[in-house]
Amino acid sequence: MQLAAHPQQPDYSPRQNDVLDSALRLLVDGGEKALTTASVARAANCSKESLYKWFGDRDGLLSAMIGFQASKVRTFDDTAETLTAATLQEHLVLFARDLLEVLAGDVSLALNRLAIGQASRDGSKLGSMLQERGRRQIGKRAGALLEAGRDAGLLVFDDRDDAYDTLYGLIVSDLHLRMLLGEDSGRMVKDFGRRAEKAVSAFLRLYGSERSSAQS
Amino acid sequence: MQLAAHPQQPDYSPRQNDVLDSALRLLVDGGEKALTTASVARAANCSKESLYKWFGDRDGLLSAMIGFQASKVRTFDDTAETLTAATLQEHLVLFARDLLEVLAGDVSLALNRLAIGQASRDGSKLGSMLQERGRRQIGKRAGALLEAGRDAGLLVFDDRDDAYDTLYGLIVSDLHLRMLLGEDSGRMVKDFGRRAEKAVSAFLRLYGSERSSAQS
DNA sequence: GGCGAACCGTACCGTACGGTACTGTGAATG
DNA sequence: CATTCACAGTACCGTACGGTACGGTTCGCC
Repeated sequence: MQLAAHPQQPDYSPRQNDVLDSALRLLVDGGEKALTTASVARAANCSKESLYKWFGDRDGLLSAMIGFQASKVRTFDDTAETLTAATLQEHLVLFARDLLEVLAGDVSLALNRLAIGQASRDGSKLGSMLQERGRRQIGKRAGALLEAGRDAGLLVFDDRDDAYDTLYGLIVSDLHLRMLLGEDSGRMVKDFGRRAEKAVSAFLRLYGSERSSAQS
Repeated sequence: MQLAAHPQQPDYSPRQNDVLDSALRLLVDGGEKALTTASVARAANCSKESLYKWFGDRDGLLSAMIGFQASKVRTFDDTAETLTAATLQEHLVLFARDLLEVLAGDVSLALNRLAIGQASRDGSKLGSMLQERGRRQIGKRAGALLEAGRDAGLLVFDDRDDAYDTLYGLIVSDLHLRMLLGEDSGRMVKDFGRRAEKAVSAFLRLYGSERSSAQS
């Protein structure tokens, strides 16, 4: 809550960023239980006292980790050219694959597990942070793409959020949850390409105009 | 894994079921942190020694809680009558609403949070249990419904699991994850009806035969 | 009545963690 | 050289938890 007023990341020093990196690593391959203040201090070669001076307390460290990671994931915008049916589909498939790969990432999974684990006790502060900086950010890219498609007469929808919700569901389904529950994600990564194509194909059948659905 | 050979729940005594009930309650409104052996013993009016005698250790208690809860959710089969386009849609919408309400349930959310929190350390034993007894069980109902729809010439699909995956994604999208992250679920429960109808409508547009899509 | 099994309540133990305080050290500043 | 600052390293404290041991009570059974 002490960082709520900050619109963007609180801009930690390079040293502190190193510490957050170590902490994320620790979290990724040890789970939350392994993320003790002592182990973070040891892994980052800093003192516990410094941790508390920089981040306040353990929860502050967790918040900082989420903010730090979110600041590293840049949502690049790629809607430059004018869209045709083919390029729209191409961009959608690209988006779908990117989305799946982000969700399947080690750090993303670990942070989502962390936030979900804390959701019952801290009033979902971490959860809303993750939601705000994670999905909503990547959703902007999809939203822009969808609206560009509509402006080009290739997509038909009233509510952009509804359309995005459908697209998201078609792409991800319960895959994210299954990975969060521990199902081996390595095995399914190779199918992301096919999965993305099928999802986009279904999405276009639902929201594509007649003009864009002129394919098998 | 020691329960993998057991087709159904290990059949605890009534007393032990009461204890598991208390433990679930405790977990629901306190999160995992509140689920200490001492607090379970206090809430259930039993001794810690009995807990350890009955369930082995804390992890055994957690496994027992999942198995117990799964044994209470009965997946009733409702494919009696012969399907028409209208009744198929009706059954699908019913399934969708049931699914959403199960996922939004207090106990379901708490157990999913618990299993996700443990996924990093215990080799996802709880996660696979939840997956096996939860989604796969409810998936049987949907699978039967889908195949009945195909047999009646109302649905067209090659792979049943693919079709179910699509249906699931259309219904749930990322709603489940958002609820797990702490987003207030009470606010969105009232929209389950509309959400179910829209998802089924989209699903029928994707997988329905010409005969079944003769509606606005 | 005597006996044993099951069990509650509680005290207890070892350990591990969050958080604090203290000492030492190296670098910058004057 | 003296002072100050930032920090590492470590020792320390209080607490809380998982797991165990034990005395006391109830209940069924011979």
